[in-house]
Amino acid sequence: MRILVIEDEPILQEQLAAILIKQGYAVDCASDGEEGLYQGTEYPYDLAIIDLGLPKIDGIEVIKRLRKNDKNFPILILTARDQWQEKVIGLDSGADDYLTKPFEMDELLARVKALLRRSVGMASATQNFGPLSLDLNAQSIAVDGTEVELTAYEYKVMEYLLTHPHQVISKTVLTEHIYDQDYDRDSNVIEVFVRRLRLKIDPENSILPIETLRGRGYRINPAIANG
Amino acid sequence: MRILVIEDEPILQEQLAAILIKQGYAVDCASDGEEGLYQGTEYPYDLAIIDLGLPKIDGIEVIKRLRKNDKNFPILILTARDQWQEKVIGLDSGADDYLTKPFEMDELLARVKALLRRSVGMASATQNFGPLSLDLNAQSIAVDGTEVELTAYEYKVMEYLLTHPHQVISKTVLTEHIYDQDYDRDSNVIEVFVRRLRLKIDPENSILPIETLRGRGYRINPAIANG
DNA sequence: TTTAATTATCGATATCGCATTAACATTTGA
DNA sequence: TCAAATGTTAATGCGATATCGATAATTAAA
Repeated sequence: MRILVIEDEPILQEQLAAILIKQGYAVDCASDGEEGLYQGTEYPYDLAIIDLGLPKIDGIEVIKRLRKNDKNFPILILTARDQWQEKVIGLDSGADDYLTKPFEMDELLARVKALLRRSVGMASATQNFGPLSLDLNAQSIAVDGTEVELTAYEYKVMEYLLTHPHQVISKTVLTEHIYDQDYDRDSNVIEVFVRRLRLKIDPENSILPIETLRGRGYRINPAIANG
Repeated sequence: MRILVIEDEPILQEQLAAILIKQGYAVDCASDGEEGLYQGTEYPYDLAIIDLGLPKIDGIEVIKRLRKNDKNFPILILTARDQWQEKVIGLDSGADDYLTKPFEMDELLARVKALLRRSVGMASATQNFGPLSLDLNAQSIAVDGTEVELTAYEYKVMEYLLTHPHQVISKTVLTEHIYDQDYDRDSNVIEVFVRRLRLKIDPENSILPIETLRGRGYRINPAIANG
């Protein structure tokens, strides 16, 4: 984790850097808004700590410009105790949290941890299987980056297969996981869905995403199951 | 967006609820830790405001147990002025921000907005989605720079969809985040709002901002979801 | 090779979910 | 207090799609 500290008071800057490095973070420092903005734009940070009272370019302005440049890492701002409007302006400008000076270093660390934890938790999870990709949030499957339009049940079948690669899934198991209660056996619904999936995902029969293991069930083609 | 307020002082609870509802949030209230923990575990909130001094189960404990149950919504804690250690303990326990009583309601709202904005991964209060733009502060949606006049609930629906792009949102989930707990389900309100949104936002059917995924829910058109 | 079992395929149909509309109820603001 | 705006309910129709039944193709076993 790499953190940018923009703070003009040398002593505080030093303290911040020391305590963050001690915690295991990589830390870069800037002493004015101009320098900070440059570094923040140029390097990939996971978080920035920005004092609002800065020479050359004001902290608020630094935040605005960073956000305008699509820098989306969390920003923690430091403000003087007496001006609480600044905090609100800061938060509205794109900061994520603030601390009022003077503050305890313990508190700073707690805030930093909370912000990092939250930003990590936001990652979108798509898994790749050769030319296929599965996005559990979007509930979508794409082939070579293009989404395939699947119906609800088609998607359910494919999702279950893809989330259990390297496994042979019997039609019974598939049925049990796709329907709520006991569903009429003696039906060929699964075969029908598998067929439609094959047609939609791989009309040219070039990928062969779903293998049939006669008498045992279906499984994702091992050739693509590892990503 | 649905907010849980856990506050034992009736007057303050009332004030909080009133101001939040006026802002357009769906609000549930609890008057002690036990009740709050139950509700927080049972219903899908987007944020919780928790007073640390609570009967039955202490606020800190409520936070810890919510987090242990994988409840990841942001938590704003309220503490008495004199005990600032509590804030640090609270933040370490999984809270995301704090306010010291007494506080300005303006400041509370600013914090709530910032936390919600951050929790949905928005760096600033405004964001573009193709020709659409969402402004969380103004609570407005514009098409090609021109604001669309939406009613409160129409906006709520659209806001929730836009703040969760790349995700399929079922009608159940949508309902749960737009209404508080005493709302009669089993209705077609969502369909009606979606229809009105489509008419207002895209009368020419040229943008198709809201996709229907039959049997699954609605989703922002992936073509505009990335800005 | 023959046979039995399993799966693939395809078309038909019934069902379900959603869109749509308008009427009705409620809230809001003048 | 009334009118207008907004939220909610109910009814209808349509289209997508889940399901079924029948038959063809494939595979494994005898």
